[in-house]
Amino acid sequence: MAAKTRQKPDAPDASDRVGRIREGVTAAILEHRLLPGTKLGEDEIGDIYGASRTLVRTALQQLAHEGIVSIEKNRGAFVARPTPADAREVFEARRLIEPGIVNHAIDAVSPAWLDRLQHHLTEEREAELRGDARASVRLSGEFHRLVAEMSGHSIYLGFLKELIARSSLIILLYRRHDTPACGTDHHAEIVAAIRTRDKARAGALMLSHLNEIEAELFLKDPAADELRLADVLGA
Amino acid sequence: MAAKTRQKPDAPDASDRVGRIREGVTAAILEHRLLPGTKLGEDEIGDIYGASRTLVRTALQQLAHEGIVSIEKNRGAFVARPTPADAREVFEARRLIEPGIVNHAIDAVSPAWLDRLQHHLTEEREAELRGDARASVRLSGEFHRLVAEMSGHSIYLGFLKELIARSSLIILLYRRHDTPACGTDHHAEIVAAIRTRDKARAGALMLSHLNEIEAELFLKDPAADELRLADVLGA
DNA sequence: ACAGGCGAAACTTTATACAATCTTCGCCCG
DNA sequence: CGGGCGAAGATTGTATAAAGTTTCGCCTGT
Repeated sequence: MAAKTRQKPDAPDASDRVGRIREGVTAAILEHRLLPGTKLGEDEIGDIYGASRTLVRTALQQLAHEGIVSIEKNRGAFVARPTPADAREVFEARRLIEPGIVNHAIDAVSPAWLDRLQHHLTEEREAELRGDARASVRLSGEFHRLVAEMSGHSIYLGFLKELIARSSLIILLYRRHDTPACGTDHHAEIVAAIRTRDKARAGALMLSHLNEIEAELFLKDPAADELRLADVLGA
Repeated sequence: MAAKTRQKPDAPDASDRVGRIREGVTAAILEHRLLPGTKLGEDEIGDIYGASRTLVRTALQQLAHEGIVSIEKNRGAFVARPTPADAREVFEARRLIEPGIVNHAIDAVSPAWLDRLQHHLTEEREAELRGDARASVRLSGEFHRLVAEMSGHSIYLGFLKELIARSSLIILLYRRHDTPACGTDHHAEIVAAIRTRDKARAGALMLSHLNEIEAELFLKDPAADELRLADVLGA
């Protein structure tokens, strides 16, 4: 397969090799293919993408700014390992921001957007039926990103992309059960509220949705982090 | 003069040359010494800070991610020129986030923090009395950052630092009057509400404060941007 | 005189080479 | 046999050089 795309009129990362690396690593992290704490060597990634260390370094720095990669001086880049305190901050921020985003998304509602949302719900449901937990987690995050895109606010979208990416790591580290099956129905309810332009209901549903996700987590104290590390190494 | 040796609350002066460049350029932009649209040549900045282009480029990329510098491919880095649409987004985000931040700051209130706030109000008042508009704008932004620091939420702090920096550019581009004198009293009132731990009042005051700042702006349509460019070139 | 194109200079972008630092593994000593 | 010291290897941080692109001036042709 020819990996290099010569010219793509509608692709934002047409000749942006840094963007391709960033998106690739981000996707790997969001799909839980790269686990927290994993070393991200510059040569290693450079070989994979056929790029020089300069470009890899740029991409890793951007990811560090987004909070999903942590760079330690003279040690290298690693997939971030959010602490329970980080997790609480992330969900608190989401509880504050996302209801507001839904409100503005409702202002921009259109048949085309409702179609996109409905299509997304279908995808989520299919992944759920397949029992594909990896796709399910990814799609669950994409739903929230979709709502943010719908609002048309680039700042909200940027903030939320960062929060979603960190949430993905948090859920991987701290979820109690392996079944994140509760989310789909919530998403459908939120879409229904968006369709009827019921701002109050949509905001309330988003809030309770986030609360339930956080309630599924077990945010132990930071001192017990090694415990989870052993868990990951065993798997 | 000796602006670079000044110690900043969150500035790691431990041989972090990239951070020094970033903080220096950020300060220059926040103090309105660098105007929107100004070209930020890599050699130029590198000479100023005695650093190689590699480090300058890293700093500029971070600033671009924060939204106060825009990088155009094969053209270079420029001080960002927020559009009126950007301005509306920034203030909308601030109206959503900052009342929430104040609430959490009140949870963390302590005599030491109240001292810091009071000291800041004094500084603001002194700058105002001096008629030092440049310091006044800078201190006005720092007040909001101080509240975010007080909340202890690193995510909120990061978001707000970005929003404040962009607000500084927006105010420079779109303010109607040259007298931003209204802000100080609002800040004092907010501090008073924080002192009495009155969350509802503090949040409401913050909201109306932001509304008044935005009301001072004249957000014309993007087509008239050239007008302002001529303005800048004249000055 | 003016429009259009050619060319050089300056800048950004990318790659590579060098220096500094950390990690690791082996060896020696207690 | 265990622990600490030290050198080799590997990896990151930084600088410099090569390559590609844009821009601006200048020149020529009409």
